[in-house]
Amino acid sequence: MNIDLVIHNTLSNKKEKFEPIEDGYVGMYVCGPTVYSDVHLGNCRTFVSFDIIYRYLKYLGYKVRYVRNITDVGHLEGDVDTGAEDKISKKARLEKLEPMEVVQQYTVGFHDIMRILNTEAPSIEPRATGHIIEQIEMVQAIIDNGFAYEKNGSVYFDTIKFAKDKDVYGQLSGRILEDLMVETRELNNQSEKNNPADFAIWIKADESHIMRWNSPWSVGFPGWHLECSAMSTKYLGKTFDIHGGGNDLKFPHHENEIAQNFGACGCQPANYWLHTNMLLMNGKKMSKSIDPETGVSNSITPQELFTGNNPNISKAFSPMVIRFFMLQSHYRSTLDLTDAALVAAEKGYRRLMEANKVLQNFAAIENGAAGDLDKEINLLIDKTHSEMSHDFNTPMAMARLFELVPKVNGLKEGHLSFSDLTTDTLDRLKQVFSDYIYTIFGLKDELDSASSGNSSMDGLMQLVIELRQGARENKDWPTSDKIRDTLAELEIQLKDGKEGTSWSKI
RNA sequence: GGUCGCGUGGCCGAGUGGUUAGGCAGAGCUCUGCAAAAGCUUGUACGGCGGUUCGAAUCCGUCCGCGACCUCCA
Repeated sequence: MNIDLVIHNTLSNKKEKFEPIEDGYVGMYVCGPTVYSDVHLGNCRTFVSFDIIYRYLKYLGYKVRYVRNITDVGHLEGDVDTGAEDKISKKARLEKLEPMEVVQQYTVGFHDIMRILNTEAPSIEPRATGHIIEQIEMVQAIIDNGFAYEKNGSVYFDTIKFAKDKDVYGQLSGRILEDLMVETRELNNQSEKNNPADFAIWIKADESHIMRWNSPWSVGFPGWHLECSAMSTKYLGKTFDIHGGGNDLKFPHHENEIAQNFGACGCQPANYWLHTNMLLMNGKKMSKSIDPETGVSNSITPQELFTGNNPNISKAFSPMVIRFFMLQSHYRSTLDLTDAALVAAEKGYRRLMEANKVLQNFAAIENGAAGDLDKEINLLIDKTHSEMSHDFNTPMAMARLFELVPKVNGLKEGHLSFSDLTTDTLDRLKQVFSDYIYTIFGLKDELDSASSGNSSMDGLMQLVIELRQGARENKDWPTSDKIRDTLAELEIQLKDGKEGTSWSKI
């Protein structure tokens, strides 16, 4: 495709033309979840956003190696200096499980949700515990290069020396080292770090710590930031194209990751850094604490969303409606999840999918004249592509599809004429809908109203519809309306159209 | 307190200084036995105050309000 892809790079805070290191190939690393509890809906937004990016890069013809890790060790709760505990270990201790049982349970749960949301699996999904050797080697390399020091079996990254040597620390997050030193000085003065801005890359394990490995420095475990540096380097090389993650990982996680890569390899790990914004709920960051006024917590899990079992929503919403909802905002903007917004998304989703069905069922046409309608449709299609290529602007691309919907319906209803279209344009229109809806946006036809997928149910409904039709032909309105109203109580809606009656579950 | 970002019509949400974002809701119409569903058409906007410009939702200043990060977080 002859379109320049423009990407907003957090590193420069500018939109830049995307140019891969190797023509035709893209290496992309995205920070995955820490599997110590059920996946949070906010995580889902990030992974759906990168799924769209992955899909679009492939659509543009790139061969993409997409690496997304699973963090199963090293992610601490609290501060290292004041007795922090590994999140996985803590969960294992509380539930009397092996740490790897915790990891397995939540990894499976995570994959289930990702599959339900129709995200494609990454090319490689490496785990931190599977790359302890690589992480130890990286620690050693950083020590050898003089950017880390050992204290009592733990190894710390020497942030001050690094900042003096290479002028990159703070570039990504916009942080100034002097400020960081001042801010954190009071918090931990009994630390064994040389400087409060230093961070642990290898941590000596105390007796209570169950996840531990041998290393040249101590029996211990790697620091959280290290796994991404080690695994991205292993699978994508010292410098690769795209590194992504949630906004809240910018600092300290990504900043420290860059420092580690420089420390070990002497170079910037990724040319383009992409950060997704937060998902809010009712205007606020999701939180599990209970609001004293309403008695309701401002949070929701994917499962609750799919079942409607949460006080913040009025009904269940299907996975594709959630995906559609996410597509309607840009990945770098916050997105506010409200019941009304989801209801709106559901209707919009249905309208788009219905129009697509109508479009794909159009029969082949005689080649018509390339008039105004033809031009208008081609212009909208061109815009769809160019806007999507402008920093993956899904809401704009989506808006163009919605502008094409009345054209499709107009052709179907007959007030627009196929004779104003060339066969090429109709084919192109079919192609762009199918490409965007299925291939790029990753939506599925889950609300297909014509059928329940259950043959006895379908047969039964066919019978009921025929009986009602008979009553209607006899102008027996009480019988006809009784059938309609009773079905409505059973949450089945009848839709009387020109070509007969169809039904769907409400 | 420090750093960064945001304030767009009833709601959600795009916007790359200059011609309609889009979705939902509302209104009108078509279809219908009546409805529903579906389709078509359509009104309402850029937090306040200054400034730059021929022209500002978009750039600058300022004030007000909100949020994120700085501690685990996607």
